Amino acid sequence: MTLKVYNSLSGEKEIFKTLEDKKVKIYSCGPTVYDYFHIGNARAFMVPDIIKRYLTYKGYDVLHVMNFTDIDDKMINRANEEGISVQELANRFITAFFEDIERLNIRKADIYPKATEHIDDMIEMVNRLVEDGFAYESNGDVYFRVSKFSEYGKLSKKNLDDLVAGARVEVSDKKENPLDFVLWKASKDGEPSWESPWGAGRPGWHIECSAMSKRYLGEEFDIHTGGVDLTFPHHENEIAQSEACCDHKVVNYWLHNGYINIDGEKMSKSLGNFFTTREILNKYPAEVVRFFLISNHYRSPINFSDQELDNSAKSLNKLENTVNKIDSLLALEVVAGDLSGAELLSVYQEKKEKLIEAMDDDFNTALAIGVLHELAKEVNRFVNNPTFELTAEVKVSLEKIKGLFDNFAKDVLGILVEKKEGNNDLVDPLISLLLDVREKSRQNKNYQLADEIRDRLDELGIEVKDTPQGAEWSLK
RNA sequence: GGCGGCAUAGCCAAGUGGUAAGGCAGAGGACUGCAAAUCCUUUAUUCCCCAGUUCAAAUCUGGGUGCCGCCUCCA
Repeated sequence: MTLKVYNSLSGEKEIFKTLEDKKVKIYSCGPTVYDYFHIGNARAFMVPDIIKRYLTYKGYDVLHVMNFTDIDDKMINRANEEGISVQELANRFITAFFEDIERLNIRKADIYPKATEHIDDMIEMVNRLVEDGFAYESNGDVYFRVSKFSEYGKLSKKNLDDLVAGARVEVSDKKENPLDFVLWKASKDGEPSWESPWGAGRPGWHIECSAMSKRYLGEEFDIHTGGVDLTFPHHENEIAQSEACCDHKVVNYWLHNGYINIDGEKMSKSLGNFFTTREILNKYPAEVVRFFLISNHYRSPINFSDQELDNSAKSLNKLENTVNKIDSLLALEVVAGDLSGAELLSVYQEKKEKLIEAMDDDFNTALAIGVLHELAKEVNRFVNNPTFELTAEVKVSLEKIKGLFDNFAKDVLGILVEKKEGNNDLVDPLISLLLDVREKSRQNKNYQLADEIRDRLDELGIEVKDTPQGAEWSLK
């Protein structure tokens, strides 16, 4: 059982090998904090979350860094529109960011460095590049000299001639070559700026990730994640800067997630056809949104629509029903009998192996969800059989299967959440009392009262199901 | 124009050489006081088209068609 990951750099699935034994260092491109993030961003945040959760399951120690871009043109423009400082703007949307990812059950990164707090690191890096001839100053700007870095284009599989032929690059008198990109830009009046060897200015976009990943993860680390659109130019430039600086490979595995499309078209802020994650979370339960985001392989594009979300809700609900059923059974006393737990035990073994195999194959969450459904189906078939009885042996097997749901549905995929947390010592006995009364009415064929109890509990958000083992209830 | 990716049932979707997972929707049946939940049967002789390699191809090769993305801020 070996983990394989698709590396954008090689274009192939590779066996995953860490630099340090059982330790993984991950850097992810985070948001520019000038607005609420959209559902496409949510996917980009979900990918490292899944990777971290699974690597943790496999026994790795994970160190995860995600940056906040809190200074760039968009930040400055938006702050001016709102009449607040860039920093106030950043603080507002960093707070919102944490609120939204928490609802999505995305676990926090270990470190969230801000660009504005690492200007010195960036200046130092740019300085080094200038000294080594990889960069040049021009009227207060500093540009990266692309022609000097012979491997430029290795990530996005482009060569310099093709790029020039495309030539939608901004032409500037300040640049030696249209493909050169800015590392440091001289500030205009009224813009936030920092002192540097080249005068007052602010960093270019790409340099922050090179500087901050180096600061927190070192000159070499395992995984770098981001959306496919960052492949070029952002990550290509990042490679150029970082590798020119330290003269060796910096990132071992580049992982890129696919887009979220709207009606088959890319969703983006510039096209205007986007939804903020916040809007969507106000319309759908967060676990449904999460389920939707991981119901395809992370590299495939996914199409966003109400129909897809409804589909996800139903698919997830099916798994929840089975887990609730198992919980109800585990709360009961065992009965004497000779029903063997062996069949369930072999189902447990088989599905566990399939789940690991799925996640080992480049984090195939879509396949893993399919396996969870297979598992649910086997359990349902078994416990709904007329000859079913909860023997001690059966209960032990069910506990193991519950553990599998806990490991994969709850911990690794994060799609099942505890819903009964609000209960206290009073609620359970009270509901049991009501259900006992209802059961007596049913035995007396007083179905009107029985149904009224069920309906009124339903209004309170408590769903009641009658089963051969008695009534079961769960919070909706 | 250059580069990259994708094409699997009504819909979503997994599957990279061994005879098509899973979910949703549909049809029929079982269980139930009624519900809910669940189960069973059924829905792709076939994976965009053509040719080739192979005992064997959805999977590999060549050609074609269609769609998408990147080359510009973007997850």
